[in-house]
Amino acid sequence: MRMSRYFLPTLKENPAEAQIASHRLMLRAGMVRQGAAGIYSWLPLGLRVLKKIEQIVREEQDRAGALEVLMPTIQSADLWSESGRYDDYGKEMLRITDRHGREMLYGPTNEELITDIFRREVKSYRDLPKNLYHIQWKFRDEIRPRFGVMRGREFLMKDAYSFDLTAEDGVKSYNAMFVAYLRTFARMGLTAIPMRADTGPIGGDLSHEFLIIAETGESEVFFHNKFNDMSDNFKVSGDHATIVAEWTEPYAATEEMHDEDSCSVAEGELVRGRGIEVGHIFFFGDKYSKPLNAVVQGPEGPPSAVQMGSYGIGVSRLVGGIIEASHDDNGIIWPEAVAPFKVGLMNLGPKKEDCVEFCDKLYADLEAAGVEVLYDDRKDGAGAKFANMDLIGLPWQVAVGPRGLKNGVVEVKNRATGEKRELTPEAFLAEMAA
RNA sequence: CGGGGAGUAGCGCAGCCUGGUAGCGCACUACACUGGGGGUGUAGGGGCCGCAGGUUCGAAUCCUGUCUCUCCGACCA
Repeated sequence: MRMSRYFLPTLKENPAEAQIASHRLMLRAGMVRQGAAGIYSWLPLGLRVLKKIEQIVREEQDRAGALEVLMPTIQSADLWSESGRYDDYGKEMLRITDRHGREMLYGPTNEELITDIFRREVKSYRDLPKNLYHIQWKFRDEIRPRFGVMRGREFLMKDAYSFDLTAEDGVKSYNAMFVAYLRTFARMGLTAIPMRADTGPIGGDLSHEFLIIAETGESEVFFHNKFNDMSDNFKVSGDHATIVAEWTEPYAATEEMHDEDSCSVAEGELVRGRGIEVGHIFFFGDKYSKPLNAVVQGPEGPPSAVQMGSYGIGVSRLVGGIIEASHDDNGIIWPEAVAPFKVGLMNLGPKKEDCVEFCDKLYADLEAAGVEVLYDDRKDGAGAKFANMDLIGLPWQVAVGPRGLKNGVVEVKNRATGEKRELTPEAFLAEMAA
């Protein structure tokens, strides 16, 4: 993509309303713009990141055997009355009345709707297990939205729902999702630690939150330093139960769940940090299937309510979360897997014909090799280009100027490490295409 | 929802107390110079001073109401 044709409204100064790094950087890097409190428009650069994260989530859900569906954002209040949550959910739920006076709502979650879909169609244990998910916008009318997309009112969430005949099978489905989550966050270059969690309003008795570690995290967390190692050398093998056991064995707790007295981790091994919740999984048995009468015929005859779990990932929150975990004073540092572009190509001699030609060719070659590249072909000064490129945080920067051109080399910088090397364009191309 | 702060150009802000031609920096446009870390100069464009009402000869400024944004707390993917 040529920057001269792109829509990338970057800001030199910090917008007054943005307090934390990710919010500030997302506004400055031209990723999002606020519409109303906690509601954002996604501009091209931000949308690319959102889509990448969404796709990783999708691939890992598919790999785990979940099936993608798409449920609407607007739901009828009837179902929620049936489950009893229409009154319980309170003011967080955005309620809407249609022209006929029917009560509707903008879905904050989808347990009721998915259970309804399931119960209409599935009557036999032979059709189990099933796990259905979708990636859809949700709305929760937070009392106080803040931190940009990290706690917006409208947010993109992946939510999956598992259906099993027995609690034992239900736990298997839970474990499969647990492992899928580990893989998902690892692919995004995050250290995500599963922590035993309170089940809150969703209910149930088995639940884990996944938190990514970042200095600016919202809640204080305590965990065994083994996790750093497990995350750095991420590998999962064996059956799901074994993996889950492995990842739940070391101590890890959020502020609310942490108890100094019962915490047996040695002082030197306990890490005290801050975390951002990016995923939450629950196994809640028949909490919704019973009131909503989602039953299947069992092998022995009598029908029984299905055993369910639900599994959320905050997709839009992850965009902010990743930035919180990965940035410096100059801007964002994207992990390659979610970077909007892999390479940022800068023409430092935009008025020199040979330099333009050289850059145009390198750009075309990169594109032809399937490398995602953002090409700064504008007539700005070099300083502005460097600063802008650091701000938007593409993993690889390649500067082409008259200086290097004389020797037939380009200067390549790794955004994360700051390491700079001079390479021939051929060598650079080969490295990027690999 | 309780307690603070703020709405003036795309962004960051001054002006308000003490009413009288709406300003500054960045960004934007044109031209020239510059050209490896947000460069320099000259000349420009851009405002229902959040909205409504009131006081006044006259309101960005004073008064009343209202909407919005934001920070701290309780709640949440």
